[in-house]
Amino acid sequence: MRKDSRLSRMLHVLVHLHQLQQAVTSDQLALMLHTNPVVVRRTMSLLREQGYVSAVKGHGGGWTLAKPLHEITLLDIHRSLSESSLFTIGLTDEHNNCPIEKAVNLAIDDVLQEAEALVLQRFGEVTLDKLAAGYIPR
Amino acid sequence: MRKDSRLSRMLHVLVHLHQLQQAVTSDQLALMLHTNPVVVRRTMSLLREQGYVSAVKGHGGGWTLAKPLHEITLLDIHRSLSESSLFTIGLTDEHNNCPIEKAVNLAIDDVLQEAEALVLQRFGEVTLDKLAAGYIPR
DNA sequence: TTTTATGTAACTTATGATGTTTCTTAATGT
DNA sequence: ACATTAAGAAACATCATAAGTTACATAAAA
Repeated sequence: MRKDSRLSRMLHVLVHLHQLQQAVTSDQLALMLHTNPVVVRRTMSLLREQGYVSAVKGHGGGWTLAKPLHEITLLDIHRSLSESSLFTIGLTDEHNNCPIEKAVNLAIDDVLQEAEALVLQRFGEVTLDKLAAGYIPR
Repeated sequence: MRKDSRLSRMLHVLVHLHQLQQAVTSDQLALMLHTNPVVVRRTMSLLREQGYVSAVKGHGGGWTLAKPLHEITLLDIHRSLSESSLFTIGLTDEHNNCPIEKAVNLAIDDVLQEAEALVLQRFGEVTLDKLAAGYIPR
């Protein structure tokens, strides 16, 4: 399955925006991400809607941070991007009455929910200024 | 992204094979899973290669368990099915020298690896006989 | 008014599980 | 022997979604 690399890309962009301290165009960001400016706008607009970045049109325009990095967590950006599940694993027909199928799905879902809670908690613990300073793994 | 429901489907099948105590054809399993027999063979063959089920051709043939349920864990089946990642989240160009990108990917990967380890550990703790008996969530 | 840059719609591509058709191979029953 | 049953396997279509692309509208500054 194709991976969703938007979180990685957006974090990368946000830290650069902080360091450059000036408006950066979608074309410039696209070069940085090895993609094209429409993909940049499409993804960045989700962060704009949540108030993490601002966009200005016309000469000298582009994207700037709307909040300092220490006020943004990985969880904030993750939530801005995805409504879809974190896992590639899915369950089967939940409208089925087979008790075995229900037990199977319950067991899998139980584990995935615990893992998702862990991911969200860890993402919430990391502010973006920690990435700018050079992230140190646990 | 389309979800991978093979784990859910295969666990369901294995518990039924245990309860039926006789060879079950791919056609019968396909009815049970609301799919078709080719999909069943394709997925079950991965479990056969790992020694969890046996297949017999011809009259009276079909699929049977090759190991008792208490000797099979969710992890065993998960490993038999997937070489691909558990997560829909992916990282960007790892051949890039940008230190910010590296820090971002390290931070995300750190969290995902911890979560994946948790999933694998939990899957390894659950044997399939627990599903047959009616799984009780934590 | 020209240039620059975002905003947006519409369409194509890539990926991998799933679905489907068709044929081959092997084992059993008559 | 021959028909039937069932797995094995190849080839191709479908689906969903991020990503990529093209084209044009809108707004702001030179």
